Amino acid sequence: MSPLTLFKALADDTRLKCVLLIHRERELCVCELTDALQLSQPKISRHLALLREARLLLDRRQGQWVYYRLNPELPQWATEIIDNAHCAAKDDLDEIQTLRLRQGPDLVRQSCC
Amino acid sequence: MSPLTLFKALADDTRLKCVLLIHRERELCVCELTDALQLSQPKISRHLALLREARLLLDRRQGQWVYYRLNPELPQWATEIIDNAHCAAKDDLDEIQTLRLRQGPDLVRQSCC
DNA sequence: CATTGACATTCGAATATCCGTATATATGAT
DNA sequence: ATCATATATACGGATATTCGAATGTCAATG
Repeated sequence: MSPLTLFKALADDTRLKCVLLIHRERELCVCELTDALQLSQPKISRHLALLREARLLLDRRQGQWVYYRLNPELPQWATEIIDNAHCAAKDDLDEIQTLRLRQGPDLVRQSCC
Repeated sequence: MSPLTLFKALADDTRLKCVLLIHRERELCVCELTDALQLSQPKISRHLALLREARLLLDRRQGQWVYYRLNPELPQWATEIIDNAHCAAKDDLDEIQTLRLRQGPDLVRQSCC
């Protein structure tokens, strides 16, 4: 994982929002992301596949659902870059969350920004 | 300046190296970058124009040379992202610098990583 | 085992990005 | 003025990225 690889992975609106929402909620399945972002399922799925192949996300199947989470083995500099982006995009994420996810406070959301 | 804008600006090998070298040396002109990276002048110039239009870099003409530096008014999260990338890419940058720039230690290079 | 729902993948088209080449501009020196 | 050097831009072509639509896969249920 090089900085260039990370920046390319995050240089798309859909992928960036997926990563930041997953970071905030710790784990989300594909249908939660399609609901939250109001995008088609194949579009979300394609971008998640790209993030998985870049080793930014890990997936876990549970029944019919596939949950995605940040790869906990990311180098520290990568995690910090995601944290920084998360703080900078806080307002956008709050809005998405208020509209579509409707969940309570979360560890990540509390601890930074 | 949004995270997405920053990530798009840094999602290219040439642009990323330009930004990180400029960050490290505080200021570089176009011909120093073409020498250091061994790339054509129009290629470097085009990418620098893009970074300037994204307000990531500022330029300053001195005689026939145009010097580029990081925009000091970048938000803190953006500066921190660049710092993190700089640390992660330290070895690459050292190699470029040893081969082509041959300058002494610099404040930025000393202070982080 | 047929069906349903969640997710993944494929395909072709549209679009965006990147690059080499050629050319334009600006500065300084003669 | 002319020329040389440094830099910027314009133009086309090549390549990469993104997308919608259609289809395939997998797990649960009846």
